[in-house]
Amino acid sequence: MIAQNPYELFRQECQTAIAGALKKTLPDIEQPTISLKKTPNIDYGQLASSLCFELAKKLGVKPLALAQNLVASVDKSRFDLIEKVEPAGAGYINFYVDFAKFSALTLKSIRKLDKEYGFVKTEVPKKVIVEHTSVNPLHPIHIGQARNPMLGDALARILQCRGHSVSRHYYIDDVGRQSSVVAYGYAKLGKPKPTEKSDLFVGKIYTVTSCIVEINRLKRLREKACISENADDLIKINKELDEWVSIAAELQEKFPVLFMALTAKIGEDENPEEEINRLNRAYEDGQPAAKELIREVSDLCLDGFRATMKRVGVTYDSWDWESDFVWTPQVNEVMTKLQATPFIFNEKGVLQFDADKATKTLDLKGKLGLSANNEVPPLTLVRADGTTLYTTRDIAYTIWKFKHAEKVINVIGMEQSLAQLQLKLALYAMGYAENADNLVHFAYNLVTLPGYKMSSRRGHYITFDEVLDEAVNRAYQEVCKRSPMLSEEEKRNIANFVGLGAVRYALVDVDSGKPVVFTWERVLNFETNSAPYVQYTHARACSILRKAEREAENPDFALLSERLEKELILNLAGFADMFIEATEYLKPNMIADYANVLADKFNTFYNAIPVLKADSQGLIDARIALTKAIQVVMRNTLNLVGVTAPERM
RNA sequence: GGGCGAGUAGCUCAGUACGGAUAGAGCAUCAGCCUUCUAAGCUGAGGGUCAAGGGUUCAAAUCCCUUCCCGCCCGCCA
Repeated sequence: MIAQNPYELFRQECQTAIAGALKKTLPDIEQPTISLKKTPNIDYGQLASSLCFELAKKLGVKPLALAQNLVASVDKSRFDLIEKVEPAGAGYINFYVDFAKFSALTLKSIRKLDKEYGFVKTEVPKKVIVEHTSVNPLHPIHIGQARNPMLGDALARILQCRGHSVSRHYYIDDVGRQSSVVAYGYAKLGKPKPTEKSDLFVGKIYTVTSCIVEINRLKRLREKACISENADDLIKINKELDEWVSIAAELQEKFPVLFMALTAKIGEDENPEEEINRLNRAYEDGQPAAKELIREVSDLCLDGFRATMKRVGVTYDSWDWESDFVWTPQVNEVMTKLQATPFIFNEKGVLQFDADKATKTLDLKGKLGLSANNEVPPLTLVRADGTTLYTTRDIAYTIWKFKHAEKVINVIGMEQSLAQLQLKLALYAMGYAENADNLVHFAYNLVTLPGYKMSSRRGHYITFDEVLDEAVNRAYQEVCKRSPMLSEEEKRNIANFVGLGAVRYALVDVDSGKPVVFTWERVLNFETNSAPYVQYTHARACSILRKAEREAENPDFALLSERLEKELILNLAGFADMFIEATEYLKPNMIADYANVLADKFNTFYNAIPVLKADSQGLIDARIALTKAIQVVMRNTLNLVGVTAPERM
């Protein structure tokens, strides 16, 4: 017999056993739902029910007495995996698994299913779009943004293993002033060829251009304020100007040549800000010259992103340009449809979506879990000049996504929770209730640096590439220290997957709702509870299997009687439970936790119990089979979060 | 002011959706283990009023209410 989820088989037997016992001893009562939980401790058996506590109260008897009665009427012989059933504590019913059979079932299943073990397929496979990363193509991806692709990619991987058809989408936000700013600077420089990694190159142009233009704008404002003798405005403007001037000084020192060149070129324009606005409008209008220019800069930046993401094993199936939704009638269609609803109002000539009215009219508060006094603020849809806003365009994009998928998961920071809620409400308002139901905002908390405020505008950021480089460097130091005998090539190779793995793991390891404070010590941790720790453990298991020089030919699984061995079997058998839960509740951090626990248990086992020098051939083979199973499951787990499982390190 | 998210050991975090048996790890500190399958490892010690208070329950870190504290959002930005 082979099972994707051995624990589930045992659970079903226990459930049937209790149901039967209830029917026999208490034929008159309605069958309660029987929940079985994993026990806190192997001594309490492997599954336990606390149903006697609830039932005893209704029946007016003692829980323990009830448990004893139920246990007495279980006919064990009808079940395969149940070794014994016992009443325990104040009224628990504890089920003990027959380890000889359960170990055989679990280890044979893992051996047989190998790369597929534990990936229980969903009964309702769907087409799913996971939109993630979607960093604006203005500057390199920085560490504050890098948690997004790590989470998004892990989600895509687990959903795919669950049997969904997953498509990874990158939404390119190329509509908006910022893109015009960088394109303006790029054009002023005469569209130079990048002399370094292209996103880094674009990022410098963006920061410097934006700074020069901003100073120019503020100076004009100041003139106006002087003329109108508005003292309050003047103070404010001067303060802002001071700040930008200090940024300019920094940038001038960091990139003197670029700064000089851009200052000179931009100086030729009477009003750079107006030039940028003109470019922006031209782009939204789809004028060929503007299209060519902005797409060119954006593509340069995206090339850099692709290279960065490839390093960590993240790829995308679709690159969706926001501008495409503006150039085609899609955004206009959204506006037409929304205007036909009773939720649009006009304030000072600007169209707004009354999100709160929509929730009330369509009775959505309960459904969406909004508290009664949660008044959802209105959403402005278009500017006075008729151009659209980000969320309006996002509505069109979302509708498009649902033409290609039944479920859409947006991996977007929690600071955009309100906008994502308004977007969802707009879908309901437009009659796309089913789509709205299947739209998920996967919100995650920010990555921050202690004592360092990252700012794209100031050019203050640590790029993801820098973090990866540093991770690989530190890993290399570590490899040299620990394994000086290896060849240079091997050292480099190991350093690479260790460093990259450490970063990926560190960014998915923490619950997505909690903030991650970025420190090198945290991200480049090579000890317990890190990718390197799990990788090392995997390599250790591989090493045993190599030295064994044989398959587990005649294993006697009944001999796996050590407590640690049983715990390991239980962990392996419960892999599918964990996987299903992580996927259904979108909790990729559970995967990392599981890997760490399994590695922990194996290392304890490794130190305490010999595999190849065990007492009998039957036991040796059983332990080889156990080691093999651990290696397979650990590898499957690491792959779920995109971390390499090495055979040596 | 309103909304959302968080508060668990000195530090970083599991556990909370679905209430169950003595609240778990790692880091740091201290004491040990490499002629034995990879020491990126293992063993042991100390460290907790689960933010505070109240409530529901046979049972609360977990559910409900109140308060405190921190972060984010409430733009004709994205």
